[in-house]
Amino acid sequence: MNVMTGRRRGAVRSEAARRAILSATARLFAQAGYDNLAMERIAAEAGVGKQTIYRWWPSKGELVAECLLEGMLLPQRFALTDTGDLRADLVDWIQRLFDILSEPGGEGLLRSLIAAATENADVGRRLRDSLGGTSSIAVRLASAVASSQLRADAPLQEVGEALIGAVLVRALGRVPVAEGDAARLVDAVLGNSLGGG
Amino acid sequence: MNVMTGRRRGAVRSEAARRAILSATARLFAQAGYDNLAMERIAAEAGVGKQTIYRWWPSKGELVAECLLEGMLLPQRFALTDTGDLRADLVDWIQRLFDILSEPGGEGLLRSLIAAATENADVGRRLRDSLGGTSSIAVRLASAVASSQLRADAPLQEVGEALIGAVLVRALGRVPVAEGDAARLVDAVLGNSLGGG
Amino acid sequence: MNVMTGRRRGAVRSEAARRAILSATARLFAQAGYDNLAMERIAAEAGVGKQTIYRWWPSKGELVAECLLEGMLLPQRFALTDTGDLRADLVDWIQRLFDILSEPGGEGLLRSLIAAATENADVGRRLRDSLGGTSSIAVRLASAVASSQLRADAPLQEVGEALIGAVLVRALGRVPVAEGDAARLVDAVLGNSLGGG
Amino acid sequence: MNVMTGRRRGAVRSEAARRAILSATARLFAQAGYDNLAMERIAAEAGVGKQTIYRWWPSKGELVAECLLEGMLLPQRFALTDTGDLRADLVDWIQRLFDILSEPGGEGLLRSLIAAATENADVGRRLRDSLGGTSSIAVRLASAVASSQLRADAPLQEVGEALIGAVLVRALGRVPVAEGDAARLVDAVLGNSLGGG
DNA sequence: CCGTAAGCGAGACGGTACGTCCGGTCTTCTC
DNA sequence: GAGAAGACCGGACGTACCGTCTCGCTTACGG
Repeated sequence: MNVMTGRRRGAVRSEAARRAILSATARLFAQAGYDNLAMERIAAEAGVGKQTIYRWWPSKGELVAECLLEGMLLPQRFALTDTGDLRADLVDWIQRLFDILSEPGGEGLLRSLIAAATENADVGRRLRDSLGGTSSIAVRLASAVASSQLRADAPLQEVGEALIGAVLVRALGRVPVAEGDAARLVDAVLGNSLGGG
Repeated sequence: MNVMTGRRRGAVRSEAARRAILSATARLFAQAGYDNLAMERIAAEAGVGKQTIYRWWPSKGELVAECLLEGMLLPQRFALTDTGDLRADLVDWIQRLFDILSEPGGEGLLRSLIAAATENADVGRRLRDSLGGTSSIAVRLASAVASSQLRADAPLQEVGEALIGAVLVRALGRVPVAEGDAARLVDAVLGNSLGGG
Repeated sequence: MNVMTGRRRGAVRSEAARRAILSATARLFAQAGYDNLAMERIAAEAGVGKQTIYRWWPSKGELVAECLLEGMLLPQRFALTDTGDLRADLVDWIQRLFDILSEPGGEGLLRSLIAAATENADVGRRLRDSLGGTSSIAVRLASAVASSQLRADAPLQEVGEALIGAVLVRALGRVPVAEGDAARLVDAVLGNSLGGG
Repeated sequence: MNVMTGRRRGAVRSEAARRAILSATARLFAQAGYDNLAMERIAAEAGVGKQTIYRWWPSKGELVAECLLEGMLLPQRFALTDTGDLRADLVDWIQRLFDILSEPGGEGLLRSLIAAATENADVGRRLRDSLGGTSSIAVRLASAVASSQLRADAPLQEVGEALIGAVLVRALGRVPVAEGDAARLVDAVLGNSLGGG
């Protein structure tokens, strides 16, 4: 019956161009970082007219955001596992983030993402979600509540933000990561820090 | 006898120019943000030759770092007080940071500082120190340890990083701040989150 | 029986589209001049796909040439009359050309036509013919020969070219037209300039 | 005493850059013609930043005008000689112009100059003056008046414009030049065309 | 108190990238 | 198969800044 067709005319968006642009963006982002990423170079690298980029993405930020969403900028190893032991799972996850900081170029990668996030709200949100899998961390903490490893009224969102935030602060402050830092951070936040008083 | 003088010759650095440059930088930073801050505009605004800037600061980052250090970019209200009640002091401090996010333009200000930090290590370190009063937080936590509000082996650095980091994550993710968030965050990090088991 | 039909198949060329394109071209030409005339704008203004233009005209020049031929660019008042008095007829004709130069926008119009002529041979030829009514001037001069106002061996073509050329030079040189210039030009070319010796 | 110094500050204009730009312009103009002359290519060819061009010339037209003035676009062989025989001198001069039309690429050269003239008033005036040496033709005609080869009240300006104009019309109309055309044109304009009537 | 070495304002310079406009071609769908 | 729509690659536009380099001062030692 084709009700509500909304009929469009003219050629349809080229998927080939879209993929070429995104992968050129990812490639150049990894090489040069967000601030040195030039639209002109992306277009050249992708074999595409600049207009084809501007037609679909309003800014560099949006372009990077989409790359991030497609998992082209970060290794896909940040999912939180659920072994039943909350502390171990969190330490493992934070450790993987710290590992990136220690890799050559990894610190720059993370800082570049932060730079992108300052310009683009989507990247900002996605940085929060994508590193922790948004869901991923929320789900894991909820599961911990269920198994009463966490109190029912524990501020799940704040715990997640504090953990990720600590990683960002490390990246921005160029603080080298030492053995055991991940564990110390998780302990700090999960909080057996209070004394007996 | 002035041995070892090695005296320079020629005119001495102009303090007037230095102050004009820094205040032009601060003014334009507040107006336009870090990314839209142009050396050329700073020079024009300050009534100064570009060379005079480059003679004393190697880059935009250093210039902003010095502004930050001189307290020209952020309101100077981040010192941690010590009322004897650690939790109250921390909540008060975090609340003041959150207040900035809520002010009009305040979120942009903080994001601009983060952007500067991604480019310049000094800004990165100073952001960490300046928000937390550098030592300020470490001193306060140490005092808490002394009064045994905190365990002796509490990971002081990690607690500080987590708190500041959470604020940054909020700024990047454009998360609006709600009543009670500061308290929830502090509780999360000070960590009475663990359940009874 | 329609022998020799050779009938094409499919839709026939749309006369509506053709007219819309030509009149959009004429309208935009008058507004913006030849150099600022954009195929894309013509198509939009005419409510026509770009391909429809390119299917029938190989270039902007041809398009303008056809407009010129259809009399859509210039007022149709350049025919040479034949009152029996050659000098009077020529002065009248040149005066009408000079009048265009004096009208607001008229100088730009003529210069735009010249610009088109530099790019497109058809326009060049047509400009020569259209201003001089092609044949119009040749016919008039021939008539003058017949009535022995002109010698039999007078170089008719050269006289025509010199008259039209003088108008073009005026347009290109932005020389304001003064009272009596038309007469002086005709006299110069018809040539009672030689002295007594 | 140095009255009226008018003190300028900052580095002085680079003569090297100026010459590089002009000669690149002339080179590319000859190769590609006015319409295909790209500021970007001029800058590249001259080894100069685009801004350095735009700083001193507001448009392509002005740039070409200055080249023309410096004699970099046209062979410098258009001066009118004065052998005492006006007709012979004019025929010789027109013939040299026609020769350009006959050379390979010469027609394009002249048409390119006309195209430049439609965009830029200076070029227009200079085309009128430079081909005839403005002065050059006026001087020659005045000299003819003195030797009473021309009447005292002969319309000198109109004669000059008609001659040059005829050349332009030939260029625009792509009319091939034939033997004897120059003489015929000069005769037409000097005008022993009037019959006995 | 003169010479020389800086500092300073101004601003020209070679470059890179920006975001826009348009050229001419190709693709999709409708009439 | 013509036509409206519009995406595509590419090239040029004119502008904004970058960081470096003269200029013609002015300032402040040091011989």
